[in-house]
Amino acid sequence: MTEQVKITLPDGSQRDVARGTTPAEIAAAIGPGLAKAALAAKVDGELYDIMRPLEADAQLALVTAKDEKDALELVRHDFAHILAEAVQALFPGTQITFGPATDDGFYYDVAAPASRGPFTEEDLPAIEAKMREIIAADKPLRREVWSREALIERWASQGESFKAEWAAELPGDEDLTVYWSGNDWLDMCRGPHLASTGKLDPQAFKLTRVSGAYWRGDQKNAMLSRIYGTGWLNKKQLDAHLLRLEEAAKRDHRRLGQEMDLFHLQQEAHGSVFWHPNGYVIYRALEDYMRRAVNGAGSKEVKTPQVMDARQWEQSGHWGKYRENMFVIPDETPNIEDDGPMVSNDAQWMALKPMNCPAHILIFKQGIKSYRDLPLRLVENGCCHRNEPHGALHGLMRVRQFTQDDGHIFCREDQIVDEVQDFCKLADRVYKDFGFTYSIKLALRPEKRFGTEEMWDLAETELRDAVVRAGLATEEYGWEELPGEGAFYAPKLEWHLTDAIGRTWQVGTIQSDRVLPERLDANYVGEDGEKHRPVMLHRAIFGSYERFIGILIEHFAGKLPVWLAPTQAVVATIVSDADDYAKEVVAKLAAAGIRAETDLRNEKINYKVREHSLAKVPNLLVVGRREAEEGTVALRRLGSDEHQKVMTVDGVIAQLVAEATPPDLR
RNA sequence: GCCGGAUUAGCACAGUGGUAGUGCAGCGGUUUUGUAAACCGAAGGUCGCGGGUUCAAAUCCUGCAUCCGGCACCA
Repeated sequence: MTEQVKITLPDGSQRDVARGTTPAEIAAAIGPGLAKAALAAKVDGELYDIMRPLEADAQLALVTAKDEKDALELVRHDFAHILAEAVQALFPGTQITFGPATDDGFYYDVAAPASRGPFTEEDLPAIEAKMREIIAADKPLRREVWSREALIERWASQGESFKAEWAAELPGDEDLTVYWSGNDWLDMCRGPHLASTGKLDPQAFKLTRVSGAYWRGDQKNAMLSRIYGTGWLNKKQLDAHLLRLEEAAKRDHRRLGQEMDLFHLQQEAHGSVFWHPNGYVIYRALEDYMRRAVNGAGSKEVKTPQVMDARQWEQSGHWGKYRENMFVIPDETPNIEDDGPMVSNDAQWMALKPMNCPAHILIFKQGIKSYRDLPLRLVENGCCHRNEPHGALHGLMRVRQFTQDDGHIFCREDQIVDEVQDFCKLADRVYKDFGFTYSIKLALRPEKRFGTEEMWDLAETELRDAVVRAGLATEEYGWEELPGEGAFYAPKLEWHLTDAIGRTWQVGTIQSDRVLPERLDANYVGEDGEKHRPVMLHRAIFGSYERFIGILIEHFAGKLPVWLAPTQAVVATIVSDADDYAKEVVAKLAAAGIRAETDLRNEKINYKVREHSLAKVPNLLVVGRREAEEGTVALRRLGSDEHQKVMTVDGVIAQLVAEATPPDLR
């Protein structure tokens, strides 16, 4: 053990310093500016408190606000601690549990004192004020290492039962780190933290909401109060973030769905969509698009029953595994007139389909299938009903009745990789046609699963190989494997779309399933004349029409590409003298296949422009006396910054027809 | 399903124990208008549903339903 340690800085220079020197001291030695700016250190690539002594030779980099990702993480984590301290200061008896940084801020889960009930948003202003007090006091955060026993004892003596439980159950047998912060407030934490609360900008955070959250994320556990905040390095960043939230709210498909008259939802059919004429145009355009795409890929479209006998669901395993999400109906007329039982004791039950797969196997099983019939690719715009937990319902994104662009490929073992690879190519083309970038993830075997380890090894390898061969297992495609996230019967490849404001949505999937063909006894005759079990690939690209349309609305902020826009052009008159001409233009547009309407109302052109702009009509063709005389239109594109352009009717039609052509037909 | 909040005219919202209001839309009229809201007028409501307290309830209490924000679950 030497008393000197060798510290290597990012520029390659080296310094010999006494063991126990802190990164803060080294920063000070380099210069006062750096000393002030340094928030934390990276020691051999690991984030370190700036006050934590260096005990060995190391690569050292000082983290400043310029290292935004690390700096934000530190700041948010500090805000979380201060939040918890503030809550305990204001509401004695509150227990603390866990409080991490998030993508845009932080939260802390606390258990409110039994005497007062859960926290509400009304409590937030007081908590924020207290947090600012703690920040202003500018007290240092100090790291200490405690023995597990001492820490458990401390938590127990303070009545912190959640912390005590957690300290006892943290894996490993090492000592635990704690931090003192604020007004001698202790939390168990891996760190790192800033040197002092004064490093935080008291105007750079805002508490945003309160909600319930289960202790350790488990429904069986206590419900805690989760207090959310957003936290940044400075007020400018915070304001920019709040503005982004407002912009995101303007894209909300529920709001745009109403403004654009696309669909509605109502109490009497909650979780099921009423598609209005405008919205159903989008829906049908997508159906047509998908039919062309999958037919081109060698699939055959089928349609299967909405309701099947419960015995069928028993055999497929859904009755046992999925019944609580299924709508079950008696196969008799329920007695609703008398007080007696609604259904007879020996009632037969049926259920609305929550998935299409069993029905597709039943089609496969009709007649004898030869190895020559494989791969057999069945697709269906399959309308499914799932009785989702009520708290999960959300606009078009989570509904109880939805239509999947579902499909099942029945194939031999040796065909799997080719089929998956072809599917990757198909999905790639579809997502690019809609302007999405995406990432692909492989969800690996979950804890609870059917089948042998060998089967899972095989299934995971097949899917991985197919993506590698399709050239998509790269960083560009966000390739990632997710341990434990697969379905109980199969690993899943998942396609996650990234939308215009950076959010991700899981839509497409392909899964290789050997369980369901077994349960429903599907087989084909092989070259050897023997019966064999086909593998079943479950696959979808949109996922569901409902959710995909929701994503499209938000991605485009309602300004759908012309080929999807419900109304592609409105011909608006300035004076009633142009009415006949407007009708003529619309007739020509309609004849060319454009969804066009007239607006002959007795309103000023300003009014019409505003109204059709808000309705997100992509093309407004303005006609007055001049245009009627000259046989032209003044084309105004959606978005007021683009100037209008006077064009001939034929010119406009040619342009609109080009834009209204679906991307796969261009 | 769990925690919290909400539900008033087609839409957005005000109204906290004493005669239900505003703006926009819709309807009738005037205006013929050149690129994001012309003017005037008359209408429009079992205040989510049920029960209770009160002389009196949109308002207070209570049960239920739906919605919103999260949690858990998920296409």
